[in-house]
Amino acid sequence: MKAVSSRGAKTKQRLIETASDLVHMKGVASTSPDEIIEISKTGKGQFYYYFKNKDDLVHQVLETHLGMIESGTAPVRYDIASWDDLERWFLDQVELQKKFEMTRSCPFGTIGNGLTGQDELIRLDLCRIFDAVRMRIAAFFIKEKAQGRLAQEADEGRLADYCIAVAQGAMLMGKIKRSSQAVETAVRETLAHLKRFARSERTN
Amino acid sequence: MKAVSSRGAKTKQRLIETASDLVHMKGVASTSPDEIIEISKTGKGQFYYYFKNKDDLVHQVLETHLGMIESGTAPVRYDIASWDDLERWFLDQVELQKKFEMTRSCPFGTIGNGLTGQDELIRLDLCRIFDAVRMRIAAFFIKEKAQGRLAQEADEGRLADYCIAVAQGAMLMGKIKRSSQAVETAVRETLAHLKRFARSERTN
Amino acid sequence: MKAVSSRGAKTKQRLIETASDLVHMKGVASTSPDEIIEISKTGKGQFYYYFKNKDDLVHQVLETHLGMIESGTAPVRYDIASWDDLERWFLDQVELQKKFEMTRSCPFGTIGNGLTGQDELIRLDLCRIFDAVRMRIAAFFIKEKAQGRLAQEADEGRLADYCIAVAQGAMLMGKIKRSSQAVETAVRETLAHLKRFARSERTN
Amino acid sequence: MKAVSSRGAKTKQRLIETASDLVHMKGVASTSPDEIIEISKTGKGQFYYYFKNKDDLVHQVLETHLGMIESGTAPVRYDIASWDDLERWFLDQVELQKKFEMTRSCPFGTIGNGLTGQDELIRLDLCRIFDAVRMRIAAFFIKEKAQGRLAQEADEGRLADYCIAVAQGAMLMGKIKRSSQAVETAVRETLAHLKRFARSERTN
DNA sequence: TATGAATGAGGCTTCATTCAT
DNA sequence: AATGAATGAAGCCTCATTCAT
Repeated sequence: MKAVSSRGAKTKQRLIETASDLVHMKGVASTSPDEIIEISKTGKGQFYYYFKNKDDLVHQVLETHLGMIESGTAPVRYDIASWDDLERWFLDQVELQKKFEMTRSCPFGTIGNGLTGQDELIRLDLCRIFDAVRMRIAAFFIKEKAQGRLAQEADEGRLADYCIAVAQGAMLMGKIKRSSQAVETAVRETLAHLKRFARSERTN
Repeated sequence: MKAVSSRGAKTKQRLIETASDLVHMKGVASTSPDEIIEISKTGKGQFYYYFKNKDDLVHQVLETHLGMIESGTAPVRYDIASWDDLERWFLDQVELQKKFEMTRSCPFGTIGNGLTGQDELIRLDLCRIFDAVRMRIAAFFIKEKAQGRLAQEADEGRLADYCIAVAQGAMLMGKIKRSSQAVETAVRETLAHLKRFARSERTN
Repeated sequence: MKAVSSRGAKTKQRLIETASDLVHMKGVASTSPDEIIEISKTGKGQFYYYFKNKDDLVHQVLETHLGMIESGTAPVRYDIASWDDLERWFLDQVELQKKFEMTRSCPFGTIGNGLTGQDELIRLDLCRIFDAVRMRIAAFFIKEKAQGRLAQEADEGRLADYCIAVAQGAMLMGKIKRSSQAVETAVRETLAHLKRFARSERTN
Repeated sequence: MKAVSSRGAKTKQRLIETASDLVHMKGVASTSPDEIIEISKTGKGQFYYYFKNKDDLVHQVLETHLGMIESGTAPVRYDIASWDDLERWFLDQVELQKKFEMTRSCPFGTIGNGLTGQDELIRLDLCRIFDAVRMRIAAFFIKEKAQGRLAQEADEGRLADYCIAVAQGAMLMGKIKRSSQAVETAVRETLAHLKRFARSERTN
């Protein structure tokens, strides 16, 4: 029984992984169930056995991503406890992009950009993911401020939003230019800006 | 003579405008020639009379955009001569987004995000557009520095890249969240960062 | 299991048979997938489920023909063991033409004539078919010569080529003239020519 | 006035020549007015100014060919006064094929093979052309017989039909095999057959 | 759970033709 | 005699989904 369900789980996982990759590469609209099925070497019926439809698959892909973010198993490390960690969060994303030779942007940004207004549920999935990320970044700033290492006037939530926006924009530009140069530049400027709020530990 | 060419030009313009709008709304992949044809109330054959194929249409849409940027007739004002103009450049984009009730991102970012690697020409069109924008922003910084109103250590090109990345990322997040809040936040932080490089005019 | 595959096989067979007939009637270029689909009363998607594209269909039609030639189930009998059989081979083709009221030529010649240089694979399929036919005719001459019933100076392969050329040309002219007269004439002349090489059986 | 009409005639001639070439290369069905127009660098309207429709164009192409046959300006020489001329008639056709690297068959056979039953007029044009050829060949045999140089039992018309069929079939096979070998073989056999009817001049 | 056959709408493009100038 | 814009049907193919086993 367990064996049976795990065999099934494997098929489903295979579909999700393949879909995740294709969607990252080409966006939702340009990825067809047929292609996912073919590449993952799955029977056609399996797709609609595990997923209500294409949108449901994307939903589950995003759920999986969210799970990975929360469990710390994502390719980008979202646990930010220091300025170095924050820098690493930026750089992990650039690294990932480089691994794909700058042909892809962020999977979430890519999916988000393809939203057409007919896919409210997907949009909400993305919001949840970006909220999770935002929370992790903001939490770091909150902690820093609590410890007097961040200027009082810094708004932790705003700074987190700012970080995410820069990361998304930088990766998008990286894909368009097929170059990591502007990406790294933007990250550097952003870190410089953020560090202005940093205070050397309690000088009071 | 003029009348003849303007009759045709009108049809072509109608196609380009319709396509531009649909592509901005849904991305290239989700926009079909058939839809463009139907909405623009054009005979089917006209599409392929004016455009070699769908990609060529997108190419011509982008050429049109570039022309508008260069002639100053685009909905976003790209002529930046002051810090206020720079702020206005950011805000024009946010305003445009708001006009579409935060359901769209930047048209160029949207097209760029949908790139699949089979559309190198489109990518290059986008590069040209972003270069044009970058040049206009960088030119402002260069001028400021020349007049001693910008810190010597500021790298004008890098700052321009940074501006563009933030604008793109902010608009993308705006579309995903369907809210202009984080967008405006990111813009504010960015302007704050940039202004740190500003110097009060030399008093000699 | 068998049932499953035979259900699919039936659809595919229906498509191939319909296609084979239409292509024989009008040539490849004038036969559209849509027409094949409609006449065979098949769902649109099935065509491309069974065939990669139109060319692949033609390829499979030809494979089917080759199979029928090799298994002796073709409407023309290709097993030639006597002069009567050779005559019958010619006449079978004329008969087939007459059944279609002289509106069609040979299916292979028809497909061959429509070749445009973009369809090398189809051309090779045709070569294989004509080689198979050639071999069967040549084999007869070889056997005859081995038994001393054919002049030593007769070149069996050349004679086979000559037979095929005449058959093709005769059928083509039959279609153009919509008359079997010239066809039969050409066949008669050809047989007369060939029989000049025949020798009464060795009497030792 | 004369100048005007000859300018027009030039355009029409250009269309006919281009069409003739394309149709020879790819058959009627695969040749579109658009392509003819583009290659001949003619305005679209001109096509339907000079020709009622595509079929009419083909008709006029064939008329032109017939004219050339009758005036002796065709690339194949149809004036046959000797056995050598007859051989040359065969070989001219093979030469023409070779000039196209064995990628084309006879233009008339190609058009004839593409007949679909909706083009009776074209078929009749072809019949007239083949009749003209047949007459020229038959006339030679008649003359030979009249001069006692051809066996009395030879049927001149039948032999002409036989020649045409062989030529057509040989060229078709040449195109399919992309080789002139079988073509030349068939021609040789045919000439050998025909010469059997030849008599050394009046020996009685 | 798994397979692959079936469906029909739609996507991109070319075709043959006509029209306005 | 000439141009090029306009039209709509059709051609080839993919899509997302459902069904039967």
